Amino acid sequence: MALLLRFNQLRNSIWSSCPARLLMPHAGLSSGKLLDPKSYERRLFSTRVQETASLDRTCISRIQPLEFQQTSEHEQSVPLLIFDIKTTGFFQKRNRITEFAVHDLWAGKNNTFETLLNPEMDVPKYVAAVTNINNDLVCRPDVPRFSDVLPLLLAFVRSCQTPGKPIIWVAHNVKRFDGPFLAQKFDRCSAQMPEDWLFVDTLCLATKLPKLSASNDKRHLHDLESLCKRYGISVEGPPHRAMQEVMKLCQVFQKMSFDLKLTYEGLIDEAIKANYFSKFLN
DNA sequence: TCCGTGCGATGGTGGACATC
DNA sequence: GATGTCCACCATCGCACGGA
Repeated sequence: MALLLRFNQLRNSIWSSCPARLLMPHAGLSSGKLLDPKSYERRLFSTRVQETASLDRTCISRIQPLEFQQTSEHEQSVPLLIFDIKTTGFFQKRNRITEFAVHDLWAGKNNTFETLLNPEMDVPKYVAAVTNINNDLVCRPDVPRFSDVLPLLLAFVRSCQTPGKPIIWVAHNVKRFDGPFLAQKFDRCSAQMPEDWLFVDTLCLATKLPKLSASNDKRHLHDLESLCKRYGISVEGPPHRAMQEVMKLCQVFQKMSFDLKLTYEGLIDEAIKANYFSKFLN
């Protein structure tokens, strides 16, 4: 019996590490190279303000990449897209996305995609109290729906992507919240998430951080606010809005990758493939 | 409000070692 | 060799957490 249990544990261990090995060649990453926080913003981008013809100028993101020149050092790098969504609630099937923000970590401060989204349903008051996104802001005909924005989002991601290399999306609690939500909305638009999209959950990374010796709190505080406190990060702007959370997460992710001595290999090890979220669709 | 996940506490199991 | 004790390891359970 004990032998059987140990076999099961060994098997689970092997399976859990298997995706990493499978993904490494796909990612085209060199193993063992540390993710140096100082190198995140070295890639050179030129950007322009993107005017949207059919969508309201106040809603859709202002900045789209036009063209970029990568330094030779990062010619082989894989884009790291930090993102966050705001929704009308917890339930993927019942609720809708009200705001989407994404920032390319390699690309410096300017390469962002940010938009409010018309959820086509009422925003509950208790959610509006948290997110500061209410019916007046998003339940308007001039605010685009997710299906309207999806082609722009895909174009933005393509512009960040190195041909033949995957995209790594990074978000807090992406495994349980953002990822399944996004998959659900793709499905609703009869679209499929590209298979070369990989997702890294900073909540999972946070659980691997060493505990602070000064902290007497026995609770497992891995929420974004606690991580910001831990690293002394403060970001200006309206609280609990998507882009503000993205900017916080950018800094937290860089600090965490340093603390965890995260390598590309380790990052890919943490990554979830897009088709993982398909189980949430049924 | 949901629900998967991680952690701490607890108890069971088996191996190593000491003693008779 | 038989028995008892200690320790490491593991499974299970319950609770807290995290997202809007």
